[in-house]
Amino acid sequence: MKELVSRCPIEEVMQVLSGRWPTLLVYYLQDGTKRFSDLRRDNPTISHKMLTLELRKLEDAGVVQRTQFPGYPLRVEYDLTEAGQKLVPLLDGLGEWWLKSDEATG
Amino acid sequence: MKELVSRCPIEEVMQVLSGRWPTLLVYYLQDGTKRFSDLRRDNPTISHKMLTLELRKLEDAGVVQRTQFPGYPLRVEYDLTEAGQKLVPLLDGLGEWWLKSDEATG
DNA sequence: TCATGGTAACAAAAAGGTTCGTAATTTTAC
DNA sequence: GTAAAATTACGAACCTTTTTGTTACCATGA
Repeated sequence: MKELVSRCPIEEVMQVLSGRWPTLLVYYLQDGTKRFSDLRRDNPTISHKMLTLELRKLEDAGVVQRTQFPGYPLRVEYDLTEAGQKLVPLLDGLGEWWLKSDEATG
Repeated sequence: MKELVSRCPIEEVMQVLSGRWPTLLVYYLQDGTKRFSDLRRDNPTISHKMLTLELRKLEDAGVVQRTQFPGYPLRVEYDLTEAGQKLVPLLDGLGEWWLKSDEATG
């Protein structure tokens, strides 16, 4: 992880949300509880390494909740935390902004 | 630039805003017109190559306006476009979300 | 000869992918 | 009835690709 160059909270958020996967994962987790294999099906091109890495990052950031159940085969469930759910409309806002600015500039 | 894996506008925005620099540049351009060297002073650790690359990306995305004046030494000015200015409160929203979720999780 | 804003070529660093291995229980095969 | 294989989520090692940094260079007018 790169070091921060400002004391700006926006830079900190972007450290978590930057990249192809974090917002997609949040997006798919909107639908409710998902297991690791569900998320891989949702994102067929993500490698399991990236998926674990990104899920850990989101967990550390308090966006995603990980619940592991005892027994085998392993069963692990992922959900958005409350904070994660509050993030969704903000991301939607960005999406709308993009669509509008796109139709404005062509 | 990586290919998109979904048809989601959020993924498209993130392709533009991902990384350390785009939001910082937008942030500094809030203050008004800046020249290339101003932005380097604002972000002392960015290399000039990255600065040109990121500015081009933001220009292509319709966030930043580049104005080149005739004569030497070259004089080039950068401003936020209208769309760029509308982006600012959205980024602020993310920053506030981060601060709140951070104090909630510790 | 310095200043400004930029490009091109190469080097270093970071991100990402692939493969293999692991756990404990259930399923299937012989 | 015993052995082999599948299951699920993940870590470690290794290798490739992408991103970023470094250096050198260009233009020209004061």
